[in-house]
Amino acid sequence: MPELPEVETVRRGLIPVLEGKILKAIDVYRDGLRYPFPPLFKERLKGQQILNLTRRAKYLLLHLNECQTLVIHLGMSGRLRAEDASSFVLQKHDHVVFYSNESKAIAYNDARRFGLMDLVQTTRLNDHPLFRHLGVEPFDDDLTPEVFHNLLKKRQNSIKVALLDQRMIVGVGNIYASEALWASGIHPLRVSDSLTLKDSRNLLDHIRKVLKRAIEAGGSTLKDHQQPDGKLGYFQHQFAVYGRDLSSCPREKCLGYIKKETLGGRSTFYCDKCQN
DNA sequence: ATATATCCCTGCGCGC
DNA sequence: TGCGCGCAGGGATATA
Repeated sequence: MPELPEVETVRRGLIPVLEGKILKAIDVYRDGLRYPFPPLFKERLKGQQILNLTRRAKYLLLHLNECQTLVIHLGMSGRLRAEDASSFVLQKHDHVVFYSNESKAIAYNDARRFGLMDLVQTTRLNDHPLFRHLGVEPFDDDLTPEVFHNLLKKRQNSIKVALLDQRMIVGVGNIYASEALWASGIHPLRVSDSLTLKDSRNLLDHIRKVLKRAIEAGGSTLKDHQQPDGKLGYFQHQFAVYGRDLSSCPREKCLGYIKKETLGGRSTFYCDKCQN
């Protein structure tokens, strides 16, 4: 499910439900997800106040008092669902349920269990093995076209694969990589270090635009993504290329059609007429 | 160090 | 209706 826009949508949906609230109880239904939950997971969470919710890359961060941060990743199929505790019903693949002091139940549901949760010292977050190698946030002001260009100059792989590499720029996943490349008119097989400064500026611009539009649409719901209140995302209706192979290229006056190819093990969609 | 392959897991849609 | 196959918003790990 979740690339940056989906995680951001979930974060925003959870703010009114969780910010400032106390975790009154936590139910845990298995030992872990991708990794085991940390020792004394429930005990350490219980009674903690959630000060605020932030996001880093595709990780959702719940900052608690006592300088602890609950790290949540949704993997491919993770969802967070907020309901009134009084009417809450446990569903298949609900692995963890948080109960707030304002009678809300927030269920973490993840069929494939590629997600993860960890509890770490906030000050040591950047040293965490999962965070240590993360690249720059796409909306970071420090990420200028020049900086982006320099990052790309160091890479000999295809630009599509480079965009998915979270060590360079974070948050872009398989959908938005294809979409941003199409919007930029850049072929996914272009070698990263062949992009000019102008290409880099263009691509960065479109990455930001696509991510913004997707956030505004509540993310993309293919199967799993839902906002915490159960609403679906709608950006999938605005896809130019993702999942649209064999249909005609939506670019004005382009007579090409969308192709699908596997790059770095992931499906990639593009128009070879208008992407060069 | 860097590029590809494999694995984790469940569910769904497709062809037969 | 059922079965097997391939594929799915991610990413760590092993292999060359």
